[in-house]
Amino acid sequence: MELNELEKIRVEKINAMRAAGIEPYPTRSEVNTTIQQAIEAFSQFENSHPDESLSDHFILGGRIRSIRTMGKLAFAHIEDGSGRIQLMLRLNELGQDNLDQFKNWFDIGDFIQAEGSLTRSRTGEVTLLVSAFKMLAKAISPLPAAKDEEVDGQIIRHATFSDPETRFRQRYADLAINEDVREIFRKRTAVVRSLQRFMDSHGFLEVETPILQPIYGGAAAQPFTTHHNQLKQELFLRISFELYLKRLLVGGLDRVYEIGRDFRNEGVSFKHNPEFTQLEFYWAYADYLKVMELTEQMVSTAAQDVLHTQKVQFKGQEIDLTPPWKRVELRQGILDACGIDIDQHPEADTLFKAMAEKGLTPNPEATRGKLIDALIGDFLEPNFIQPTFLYDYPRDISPLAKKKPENPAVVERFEGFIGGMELCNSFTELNDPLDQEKRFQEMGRAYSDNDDEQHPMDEDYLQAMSYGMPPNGGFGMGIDRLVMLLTNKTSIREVILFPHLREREEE
RNA sequence: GGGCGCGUAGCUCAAUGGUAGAGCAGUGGCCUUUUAAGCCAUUGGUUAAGGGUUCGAGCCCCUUCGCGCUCACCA
Repeated sequence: MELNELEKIRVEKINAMRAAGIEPYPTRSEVNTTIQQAIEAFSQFENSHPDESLSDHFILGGRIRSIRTMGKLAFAHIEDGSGRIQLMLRLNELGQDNLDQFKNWFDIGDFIQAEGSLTRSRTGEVTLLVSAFKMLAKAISPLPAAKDEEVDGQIIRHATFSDPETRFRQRYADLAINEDVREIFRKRTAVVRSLQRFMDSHGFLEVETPILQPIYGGAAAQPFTTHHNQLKQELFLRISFELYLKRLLVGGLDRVYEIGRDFRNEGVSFKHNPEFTQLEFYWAYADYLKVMELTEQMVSTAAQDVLHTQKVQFKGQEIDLTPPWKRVELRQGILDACGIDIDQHPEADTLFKAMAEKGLTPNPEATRGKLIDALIGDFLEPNFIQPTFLYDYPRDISPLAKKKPENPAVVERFEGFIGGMELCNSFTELNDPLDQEKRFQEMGRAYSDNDDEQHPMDEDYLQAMSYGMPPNGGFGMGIDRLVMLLTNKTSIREVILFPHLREREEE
């Protein structure tokens, strides 16, 4: 560990403490109260005993966030997971030696415990008048300087720790300093809990399926590959949960869901991280229309639970999540947005020409479905700010979805968009094993010139379906993007504790 | 992967091609009710790394690394 000058000074303080017989990293602490509990206890006490101090045997612990010393008096704030409280250290209570020790050896960032009586300082702040204190863990690296001022409940930040690279590489420091960052992740957990409660209360069973898979599937994405040494077996990190969850429907678990990590070996962007969290559920005897209704309920309930409102601020716009959400039929939506009627172009080549005439430059190799997908991305997705279901997708980009009875070129599928982002994807699941086999074969042909995106045939999945799979509606949603929406963050890295960053070159 | 931008003290940022600076943090001093504490003094730099042009480079050029934005990719 290379020490800079500030850190060397801290190490000298550690040595001085040990020389004085004080252990800067004691094995045990005597902390018995959280800061929040202490403040609440004092508030109650005050009601019946105005202008008195409360000298219960409170021992508080926390990290020093600020120090203000004067000649014979020092103030500090300590912070634990529950809140922040001011300490007052006076010569009268502590004596010269103890006060000097605090001034000489204690720094911002150190963890300490302190006991004493609770009172109000002259400015009216609840304060622990310290009678004894102890170092719990000396910090060597100084926390980046950040100062918050609270004015009428508004936090004004005077110095900051804001460089995104350093914040993400040293997320621990980011969290330690920036309370609003901690709040993002408290909300993230609250969102997940809300989704779990919602699914549980609708009779869904939360399950866990393999992350290491011999055959990947359920999405069109490049997988990460790995290897089992003893079994000499190539394995893939899952790109979706879909095929395993639907096997469970075959097994008689009618309503299942999983919240977990997917891994996709693709580009990184403000809305893509190589590993991301997904909620998928499969619902026997339902179809995509029922899933739409459940989706509206689920997302608006999450907003209500976490933010206590269904109107959220995102990128300077108010988004109203209250059901029902707008529904746009894919063909009509594209027709309205750019005048191209995809039904007039059953093959890729004429659709390509129609797009070229509109001045677009689509990929000439793209299938019809991929061209339509490009139209969605260009004309529809960015404009779906308010929650919108786009439904009825072309068959060839949806190999696991069921055809519409009245139009076999179209499948019963929808995607949900909010804030100009795709949030979720759902379909009435294909449960015809012979049709499913055909679709796998078609996908194999469509991508045969591109090994990376080839969709492998999953024989065992077909075997499962051959035993009979109930009709069902399936659903997948990016939790990271939902958290972005509910915390008004425009980068996925802000809502992932340890987002993927390139490895730094060591010299 | 392409384009544009950025990288300077622990943090946030300055610095026409001409002695690398400020605020905060730190250190020393004064101060017994402060809270962005204040006042005085002071330490701290391989200017991301490497190379080049130049009498002289943080600044101009090249290469590399990282980050951001954007495009491409992403059922």
